[in-house]
Amino acid sequence: MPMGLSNDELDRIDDMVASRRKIKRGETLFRNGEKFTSLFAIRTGFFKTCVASEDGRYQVTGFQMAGEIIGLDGIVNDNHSCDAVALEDAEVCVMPFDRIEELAREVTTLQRHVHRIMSREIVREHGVMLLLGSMRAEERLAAFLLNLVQRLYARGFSQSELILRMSREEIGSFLGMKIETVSRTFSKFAEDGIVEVKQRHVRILNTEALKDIVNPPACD
Amino acid sequence: MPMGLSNDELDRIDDMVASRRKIKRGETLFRNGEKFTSLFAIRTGFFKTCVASEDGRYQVTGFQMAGEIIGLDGIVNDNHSCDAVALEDAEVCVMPFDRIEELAREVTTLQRHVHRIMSREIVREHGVMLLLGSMRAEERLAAFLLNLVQRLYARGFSQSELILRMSREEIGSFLGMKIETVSRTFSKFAEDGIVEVKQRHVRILNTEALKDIVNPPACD
DNA sequence: GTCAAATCTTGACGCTGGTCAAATGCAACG
DNA sequence: CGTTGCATTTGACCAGCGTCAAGATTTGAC
Repeated sequence: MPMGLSNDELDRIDDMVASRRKIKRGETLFRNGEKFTSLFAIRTGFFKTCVASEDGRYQVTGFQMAGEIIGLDGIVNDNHSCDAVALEDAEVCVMPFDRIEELAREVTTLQRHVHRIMSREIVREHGVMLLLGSMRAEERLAAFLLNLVQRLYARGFSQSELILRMSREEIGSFLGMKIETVSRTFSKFAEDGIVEVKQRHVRILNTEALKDIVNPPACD
Repeated sequence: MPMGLSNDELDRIDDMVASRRKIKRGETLFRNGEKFTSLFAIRTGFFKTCVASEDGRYQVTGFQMAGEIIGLDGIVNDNHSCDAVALEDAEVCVMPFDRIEELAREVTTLQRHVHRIMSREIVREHGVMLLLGSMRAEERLAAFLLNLVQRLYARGFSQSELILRMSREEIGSFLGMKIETVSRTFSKFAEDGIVEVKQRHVRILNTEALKDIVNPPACD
């Protein structure tokens, strides 16, 4: 949460959080087409968001963890345009968007905060586009692992060990590759001694090697 | 621009547009790393935005035309994280962001408008992720052409004819394919009688066929 | 515990699209 | 009008990854 707020302002932001909501693993927080009313701040748990097209195409657009905000897609048309599914039991703060807007008109730092959050999401998606548009399978998976572990580290978890909350299928969808390729690439990393993989448990043995896969060291 | 404003409000929004700026073809409006101060509303002309990674990877993240807003990427860190390059001589309105925020605190419809614009960009990028993550070359190019022509149509241009303002290289970067594949795919569409292509001049002969390529008709 | 259903891994094979190379077309300029 | 340089097209070849199929492993129900 943003800093530099008076107590009064903090109280009002507390009020904004109308309620909390628990979501069980596998359940959806919101769905494509549903009326948009609120943003959600993840308190605990892990989500995926995904879009689908009429003809059954399907794309995971992101994985979100504690402290991140979901629901921004709904603002433009007052309807959600993607699904948010809990990948483990989760709890979110429900923040009615009209209350946010109301408060943001009075509390400058909140206004600024909302703009930053939306901009951050735009920039994050630029990064995903770079990944999907220009990387090969190994590079994508390496970038994915580094990104996940870095975000977990920022939350106090290990820098080298993580439990994947998503299936190979979901990783594949996010990274634009088939499940078999995901699995093979994990196996290759394991063979090369870069990671240890036991199902959804991953231990990174050589972070530098992963970085070198994403950003091949200059060879000049 | 948003409707439902009083004259007074309209005047103040006019004031917000501090200035105009002309950009010649090939010049950049802003660059990765530059200080962020303003959003830009395109009055005339055509832009691309692109991100790059340290190791020289490069990805066009979008093409923008009259009426669209660019610069949203800069809000989160007060620095732009992508380049915006004019693909033809262009003119933009420079809208200092602190003025926008100031006004948005007083004019609810403007606040709403800003949120919508950012959300729309997020949703657009979801669509690009779907394209990059789940479509094959023909499908990508078909989707790209349909998207372009639809946006041009909304601006009063032809539904079936367009001039590409970007090179094959730039199309390829945006769609995550190599220039040769872009060229070959255009040639294939032409062979199949779906489009006529003469350099950057494209005439769409069979819109339905393009749509069927993107969304294969159900076969049950 | 056993069994069934998912999920994941691994192998064999083929297609899509990338790579390399050459040819063609187009524009700017002397 | 020819030359130079760049963008685009086309062809030949091949690699990366998708597809299909079989097995292995894990999960959940009973």
